[in-house]
Amino acid sequence: MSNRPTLKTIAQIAGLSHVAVSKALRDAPDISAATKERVKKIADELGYTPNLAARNLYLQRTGAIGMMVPAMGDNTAYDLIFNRVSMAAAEQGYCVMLGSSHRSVDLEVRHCRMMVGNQVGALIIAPCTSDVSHIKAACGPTPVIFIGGKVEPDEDYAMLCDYHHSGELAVEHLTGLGHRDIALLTYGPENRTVTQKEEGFSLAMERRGLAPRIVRAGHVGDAMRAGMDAVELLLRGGEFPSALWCASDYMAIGAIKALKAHGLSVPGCVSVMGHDDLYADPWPDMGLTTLHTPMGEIGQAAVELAIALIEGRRQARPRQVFQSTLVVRSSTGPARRSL
Amino acid sequence: MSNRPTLKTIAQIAGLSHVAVSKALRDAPDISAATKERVKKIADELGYTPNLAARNLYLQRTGAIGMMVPAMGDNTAYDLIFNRVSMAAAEQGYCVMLGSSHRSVDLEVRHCRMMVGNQVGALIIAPCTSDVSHIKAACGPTPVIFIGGKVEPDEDYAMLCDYHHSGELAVEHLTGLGHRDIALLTYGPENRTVTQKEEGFSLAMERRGLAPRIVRAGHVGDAMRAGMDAVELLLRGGEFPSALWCASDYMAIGAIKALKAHGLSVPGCVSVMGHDDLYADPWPDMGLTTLHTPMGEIGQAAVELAIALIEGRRQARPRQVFQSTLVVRSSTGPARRSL
DNA sequence: TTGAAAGCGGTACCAA
DNA sequence: TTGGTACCGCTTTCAA
Repeated sequence: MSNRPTLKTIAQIAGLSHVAVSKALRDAPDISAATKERVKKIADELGYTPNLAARNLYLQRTGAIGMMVPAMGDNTAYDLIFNRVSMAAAEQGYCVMLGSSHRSVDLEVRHCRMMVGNQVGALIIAPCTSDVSHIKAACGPTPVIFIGGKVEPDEDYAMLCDYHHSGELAVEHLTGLGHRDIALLTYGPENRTVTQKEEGFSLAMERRGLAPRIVRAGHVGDAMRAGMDAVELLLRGGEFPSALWCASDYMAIGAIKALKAHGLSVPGCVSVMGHDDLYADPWPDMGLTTLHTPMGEIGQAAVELAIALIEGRRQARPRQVFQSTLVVRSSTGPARRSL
Repeated sequence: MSNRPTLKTIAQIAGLSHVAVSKALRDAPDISAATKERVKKIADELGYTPNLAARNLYLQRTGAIGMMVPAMGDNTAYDLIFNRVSMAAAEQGYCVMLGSSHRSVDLEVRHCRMMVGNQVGALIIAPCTSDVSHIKAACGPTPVIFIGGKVEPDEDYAMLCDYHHSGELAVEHLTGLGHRDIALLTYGPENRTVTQKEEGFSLAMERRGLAPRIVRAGHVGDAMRAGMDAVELLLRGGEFPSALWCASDYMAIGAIKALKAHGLSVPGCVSVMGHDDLYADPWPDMGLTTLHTPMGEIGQAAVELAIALIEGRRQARPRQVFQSTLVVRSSTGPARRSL
């Protein structure tokens, strides 16, 4: 914040008022071409950049959108969402203030306050808890667009995934391969992503006259171990399903690992599906059949809503639900007649 | 940016001037305790938050640091760096404006301009090219702290890694296991991360009276394929080394994949090391011995320098070099007498 | 103890 | 075609 040139600096050099300079730089119709050129030349030489904070203060506008996530990377998809958010915001001339809450409610509140104080016009938040009252309290009138798996569908503004539909897709794919004994593997704690998957799965199975099996094991914080534990539970419990659908890719990796440790090949003996499609990139050989969640679209839609709210356009859709799509790779295959 | 309460709003309700309210809220010594309490109560009820943009405008300060990366996630470590940047900045009351340049010079410039216009006090940038003149031009007097592998070590402000040292560590570890025929696998394009690794490796080998072998194949953009290609090249070229050090973990994964495809076990037949330590988390089973790069420390140091520059403390270290540390897992083992 | 005035860097409105 | 004045929300200085 050093001695950056301002309108006044230019005005002194040009022998004009700062008002005339402001107009000249913005090509106002009531300034002579000669003056404009002279002013612009001086501005260029000085490397003048307008102070957007001052401009926005007067115009009662903002040039920034806030975003908060529990963490970047770390087996989340927020990095993918952010990339698109940054792109979409930049296209419309908005900066993005990003904060990582480190899964702490306290930090979440502090970041909200800071961003709101710094005049972000809207906040895109993936909360770290289902209870978001502290966020709303901290943000006051600044609109909050919720994203992520912990969000309840009755928020004013939210971009969500339809995990019921995921259940239908998973069952459709696996039964299409001839599987009839299919288990869904999930973990705690209970939240919308888990219960919707369970409900969607159960419904899809029952619609086909099949008995849904659901195994809940472990914790989302160590989804890979949860996958391993779930397989162990199934192995102890009688007949093993011919196909597994796991609540996340990371859990599916754990499940595959446990299966292989027991000499069960994938997909030869057991087919395995995941959810999210986060691991194709870092580990292309995994060949995990999964349900791709459209992270980019979610980010794009969130930004569009944010800017619509900021600029007062009311036709924006305040809530949108996104559906996953099937990505068939090599971890699922035809069901054998018998195991 | 709607009808948020301001000092004036409170002043009207309290029947005071906005100046008195300002003072009361900041616990100025010249306001009576009774008035302070009354004012604070009203502010609380209204959910008043100070407009930091206005405050900073007057105080000629800033509350934001900028950061720009080529992309979040996508096999980079910028997500890890960002998490620490966010934490360290928040601790000191600063927000972080983050932009993803999508590896485009044009977007890089646009983001710089936007952030500078929005009054970030300093920028932490991982540039997408070695030539950073466009960045400096766009940022003007705003200080830029460079991070990442493309940065030349003569920048005013930079947080870098010492890849020479990485070479020494890799050779030390592998020769300690009895390996004498060691190859370094790298890729294009040439930049500091690659050449320093090559130099450090060569020097460390020669110091031990060993002949360094370096294979360059493929491109950093598909490091996994580069690793596979490099192994193929080596297989065609006579005696296979007993150990490989790869320029990145991702390349090491490719190398291991190719080795296994040829029936060469790791570390039984060939030991393999990587660099960066990015994949322990998403894929713990990989068991890759690697060199851990202290991403968190880099982020922390960058923020500390940024804030020191913003607040005018000059004792901050403008350039720091960080060293990787060895992480032994299961992809390296004792050299056999003969292959 | 309180408040009026000035200023941060911009823009809008109106008079010259 | 210009420039003066007022204002955005806040803080500092100084006078009442």
